[in-house]
Amino acid sequence: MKTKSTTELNDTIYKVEQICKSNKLGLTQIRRQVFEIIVKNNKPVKAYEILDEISNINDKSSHPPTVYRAIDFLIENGFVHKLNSINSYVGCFHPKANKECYFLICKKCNIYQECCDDSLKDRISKTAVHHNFVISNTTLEIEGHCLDCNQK
Amino acid sequence: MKTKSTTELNDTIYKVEQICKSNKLGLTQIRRQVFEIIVKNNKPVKAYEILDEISNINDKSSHPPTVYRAIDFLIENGFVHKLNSINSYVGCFHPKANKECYFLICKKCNIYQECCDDSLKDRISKTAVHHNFVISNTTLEIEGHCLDCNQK
DNA sequence: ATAATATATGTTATGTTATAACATTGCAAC
DNA sequence: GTTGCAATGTTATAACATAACATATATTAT
Ligand SMILES: [Zn+2]
Ligand SMILES: [Zn+2]
Ligand SMILES: [Zn+2]
Ligand SMILES: [Zn+2]
Repeated sequence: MKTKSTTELNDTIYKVEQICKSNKLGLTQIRRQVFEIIVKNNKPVKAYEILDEISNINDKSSHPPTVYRAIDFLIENGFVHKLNSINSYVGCFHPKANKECYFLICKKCNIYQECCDDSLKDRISKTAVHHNFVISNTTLEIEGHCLDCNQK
Repeated sequence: MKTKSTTELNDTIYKVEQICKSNKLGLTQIRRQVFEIIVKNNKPVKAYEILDEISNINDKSSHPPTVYRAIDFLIENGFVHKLNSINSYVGCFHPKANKECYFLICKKCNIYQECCDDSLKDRISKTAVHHNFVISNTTLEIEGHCLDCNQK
């Protein structure tokens, strides 16, 4: 799993800014700060880690609701995902691409990757249909070891 | 999604007893109690709900570690699964069948169902291989509405 | 049987993750 | 300028989970 370049990270932030502008979504200072922290970390980040970073940046201690509200906004708009298996948050690298996002998470180096194959989505859809089930959201988190970590 | 019959629930408990016997796994009183609570609820159960029930059954208040240890034992041996998306625990209805278990969870009636299609497993494997990723465990939790709830 | 060992449980305290509830601020519309 | 609304600040607490150490119970070796 290759880690993302600074350019890719900045592009993602830029893309989200544009989406917010054209959709009149209030990307306020805190929301933007939280998003940048998540994206630039480039690994799954914990809410209280974000809280610490926010407190540092703004040179005064913030409180949990501040961070969780920003996260909620970012998730609602598809800019950030929560990884339920590790209670952490990651940036989406194709926001508004209208995909469900699935994840590979390396337990060793903590790098993650979105893996939103259509074939996977289709297979999940078929399973749901087969069970007469209407999907509202899907959590697919594949934990294991990436190539690099597996070779060591 | 049909809810399971008493017979099915009892069969599951019996099966686990047999597995424990033949594998010399200590299905102690508390572990058995916790397993029965999870299975007989027949819905995703929260750790602190289990704690309450255990306290009632044994007529004295128990503590979180008691329940979490029992849950750990049951998960390690494949008798119980954790649903990460809702911090809840469910019984496995094909213990030791050597499958990864995937789940459909109805947000309305809270019924769940295992849906461990091989085709789904294959599709996930292929995705992992494609990314040079070695899977250690997979979380697949599909939330939405079951047939009954969708028709209402 | 007794001691040594390992396994399981009890108990207290605390760590981690997340939300409720209500007050305050900033800004736009009327 | 006051009404309305969205966002943030603040305090407190709820919900979920584990660390650390003491005690009890079961196995096993002598
Ligand atoms: Zn995404
Ligand atoms: Zn790795
Ligand atoms: Zn199962
Ligand atoms: Zn339902």
